[in-house]
Amino acid sequence: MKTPPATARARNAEATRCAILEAARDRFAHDGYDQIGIREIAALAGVDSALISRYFGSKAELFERVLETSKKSDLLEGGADGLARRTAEHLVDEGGADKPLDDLLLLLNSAASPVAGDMVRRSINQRYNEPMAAMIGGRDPLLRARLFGSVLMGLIISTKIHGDAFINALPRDAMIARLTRLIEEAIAET
Amino acid sequence: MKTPPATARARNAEATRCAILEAARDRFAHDGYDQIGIREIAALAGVDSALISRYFGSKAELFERVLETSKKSDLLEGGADGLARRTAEHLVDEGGADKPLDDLLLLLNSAASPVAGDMVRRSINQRYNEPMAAMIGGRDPLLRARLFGSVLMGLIISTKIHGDAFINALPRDAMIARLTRLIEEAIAET
DNA sequence: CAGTGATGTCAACAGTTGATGACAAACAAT
DNA sequence: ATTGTTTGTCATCAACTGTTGACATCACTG
Repeated sequence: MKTPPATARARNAEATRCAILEAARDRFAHDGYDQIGIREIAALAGVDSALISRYFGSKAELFERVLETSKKSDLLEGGADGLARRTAEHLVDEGGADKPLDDLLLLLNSAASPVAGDMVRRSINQRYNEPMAAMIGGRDPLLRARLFGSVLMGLIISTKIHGDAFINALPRDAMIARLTRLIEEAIAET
Repeated sequence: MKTPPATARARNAEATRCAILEAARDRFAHDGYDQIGIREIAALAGVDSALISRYFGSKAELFERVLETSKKSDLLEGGADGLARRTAEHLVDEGGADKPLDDLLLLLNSAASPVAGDMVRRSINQRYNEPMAAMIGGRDPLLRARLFGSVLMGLIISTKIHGDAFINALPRDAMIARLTRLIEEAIAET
């Protein structure tokens, strides 16, 4: 047999591959595709930068792998019923800190890049809008899913711009109520 | 007298300064601060790239000048009454093309930049949110202005992502009506 | 016309980026 | 132990970035 039962590979290529992938996900999400270099990703992963090209081919392919292996968004779980309220709570609670919805920041921060932009747009459609449309159903589901995404992206950007001054402008409950109404209007069927 | 009445300067420094400024505004707005080089700006302006550093000091200072000299947004004119509808019409009509609200794209496309980001955030507050808050008045005007800005930014990003598939998903009037309601909810006082 | 300052041109700099190939070290198989 | 393959390290490349200084050229003053 080539690999008896479960012996780790030579010097564990799979582990370094994974370390690179995790480091890349973190840096890409926080700083954006163009703003981060493969040397910084390699440093965070504790490996040599040449291994990135070796294991993933190129920086762009690494980014594509990060997109492919990103976990499904929490917002897509739990059905369409409390969606607006759940989203508002998520924004107020996790948005106050500096990591509001990491999986969405990964897309937003790299959307302006000329090389990563197309991948980001495809991912937004395939991994967010289309599943969201299937979840909410009703009339014009794709448009309403995209309106939902629009409002969500706008709110995330605002929390990034204004920080606590935005999310704490009202008491928690009042803020959640307000955002809930806004998001409900985005996905309303009428 | 140094300059008698209206004789053009030697080889017209003011004209080239202006040409650089206009070319920079165009490129920065369409591609973002980090994605464009001073050589491309200079080429579009028809001047040598060294003149940019000479006349504006640095690329960052040039960007700051572009922000300072950008004209006031159309949305800030006309009072708070039809604001939501005017914004919706603007989005549907000018957003279908590939230049949706150039002055806002100038900010959005450079927001992720580590060097231009701070300038962008300051400009968004001083040139959009604060005047908008003064215009709409009522309770929590700054928060409502920021919510308005959030929705607007999100919608602009969506038009950039989905193009006509987004803005033409409904007939013009139905789309305008829908967006109007969404924007009204963002600036609603209740 | 000579001279002086403003204006434009060119080449080069130092730094960074993504990517590559040559080499070294560790493991597996015979 | 000797091969052969995998894994990691290092130096370096070519391209690009923003910036600078030396030089050329023009326009106007005296």
